Amino acid sequence: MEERSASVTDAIPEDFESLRALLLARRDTMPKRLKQLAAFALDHPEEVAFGTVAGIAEHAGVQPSTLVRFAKSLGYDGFSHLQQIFRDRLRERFPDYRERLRVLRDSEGAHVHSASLLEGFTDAAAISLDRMRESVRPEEFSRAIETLAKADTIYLLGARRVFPVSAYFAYAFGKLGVRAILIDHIAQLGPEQLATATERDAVLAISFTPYSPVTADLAAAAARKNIPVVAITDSAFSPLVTSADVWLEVAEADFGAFRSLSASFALAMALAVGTAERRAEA
Amino acid sequence: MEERSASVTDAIPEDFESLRALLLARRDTMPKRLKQLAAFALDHPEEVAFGTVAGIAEHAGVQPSTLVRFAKSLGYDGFSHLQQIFRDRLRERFPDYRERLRVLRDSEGAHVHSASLLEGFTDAAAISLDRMRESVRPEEFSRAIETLAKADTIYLLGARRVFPVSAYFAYAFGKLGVRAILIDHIAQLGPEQLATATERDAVLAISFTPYSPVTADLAAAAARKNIPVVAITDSAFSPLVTSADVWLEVAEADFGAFRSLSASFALAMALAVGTAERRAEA
DNA sequence: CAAGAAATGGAATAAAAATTCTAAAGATAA
DNA sequence: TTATCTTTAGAATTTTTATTCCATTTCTTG
Repeated sequence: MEERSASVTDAIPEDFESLRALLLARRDTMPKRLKQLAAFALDHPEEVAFGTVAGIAEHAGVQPSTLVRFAKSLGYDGFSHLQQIFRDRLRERFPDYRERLRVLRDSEGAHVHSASLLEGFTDAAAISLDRMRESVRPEEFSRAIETLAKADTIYLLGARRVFPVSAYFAYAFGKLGVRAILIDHIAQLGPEQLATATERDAVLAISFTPYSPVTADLAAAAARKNIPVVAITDSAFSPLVTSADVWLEVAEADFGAFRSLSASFALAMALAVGTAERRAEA
Repeated sequence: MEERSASVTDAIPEDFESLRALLLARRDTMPKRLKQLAAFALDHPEEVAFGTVAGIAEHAGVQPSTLVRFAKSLGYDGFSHLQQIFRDRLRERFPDYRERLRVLRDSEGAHVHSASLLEGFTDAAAISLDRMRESVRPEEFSRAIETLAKADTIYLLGARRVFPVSAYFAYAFGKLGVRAILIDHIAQLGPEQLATATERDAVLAISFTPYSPVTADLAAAAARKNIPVVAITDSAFSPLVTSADVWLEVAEADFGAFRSLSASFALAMALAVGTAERRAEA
């Protein structure tokens, strides 16, 4: 029942690179079938990530049980544990972030230390930024700027959780000399605040799950009046998408019950500056 | 036993992009739970690729059987078949990731500029986060939480550029059941909004260069009335520091004329959650 | 608003997969 | 060579996971 090859002091590799190093180091001391598996695993990491014990065993020319022995000889609980390393590698560009978040979350049962709270939210923000690098296409982004630059006045729509983003747009556009009106729903006057908008203006609507109905409703109303709508939202299934002429996808990462807003703000700044510059050109 | 939604002539999507297109096309005709799953799947493709039926179902907030129905409604044999599409995508995506970035950079004229704008602000945000990891000391952070947790009501002070941050605090504290009042200076009533604060409350003041005088003034007034002040600011020379019982340093990076707010938001979330948890303990 | 159809939740079941166990083969060293 | 220890193959078992089924709820539509 004891693990033979992994001494107690050796840490079990938790990422692909360490695992690779360990396998190479042990190359000469491994028994035949295990060496054969090590070679196969490094040669076909995807297969190990996705395959089943039986399938991999067949391809590698060994018995299924050999995979389990292999994993255990490296210190893992079983094959499934080892497979996790191979999956993490494929999973995301920054697998360690995910892992760190998971660890932080798991410790939640006990009292989360305040430092790890901060760390968690910081990590979530960093992840959001990385994701946005992929999810926002330059063409869409340019079209959004184009639309906003043509507008006479930009109406800013964003309630509840994303209200800070539209409030920031109001600040930034103001500083940049772009006429913008923040729909703040004061005294529930949202619809009236938007009533003066015409086809020559534009609406910049922001909403993430759970979508605040008022934002979706006002955006839809604007669209019916042929006012161009630019949307910032988190999924193609957002109710904003049907109303929008251009929409940008920002999927913020969360930590605990709260979602980051970092990517949204970075996007907001870029949009605001881009719009102002585009206007200056014309 | 017949497949309902997929007509015989429709080919079953065999790659991720076609699947995505199909889901988007069906968006409006899908029943609630299936739509929910479609959104989840496009949002968390890696999770679908690697997860188990039970695990994904839980994360997506549906029953396991719904995943199977979902897959069948698209024409697949079962969930496993659908999952294969998600797995294939990961296999392919991994190698050409660098390539995609390069293409993104080389894309034509106008887009290059706007893309680099976005990149610039994204980078600034990431830098801010990294800096904050070092600049905020866990002890100070804990003291800030301690101070806020003891308060009866938390008064939120932040004008102009950082108003979004205090607005977010108002949202977060509200959701967490912590009594907080947002000083929004409506009709210039800032001083009056703060007038009801007593020693048993606390002020959470936020200000970065160029320091908005009103924030510094109100914070100083609060300090004179012995109201505990927690400050978030960017330097030891900030006028807030003299009024503050605890202060946290956040130096945001800038790009062009605009400064990131990412670190401030991450800090805000951590502070809010930490405060709520600390209260729950007591 | 009532009848029928579609969609859903949840437990029951079937299928697939991982793991364990044991006998046998293969090494190693006296 | 033989005794002993390690490694292996393959079947048996356990565990995990996907799928099916049906009672209940929720939408449609006449």
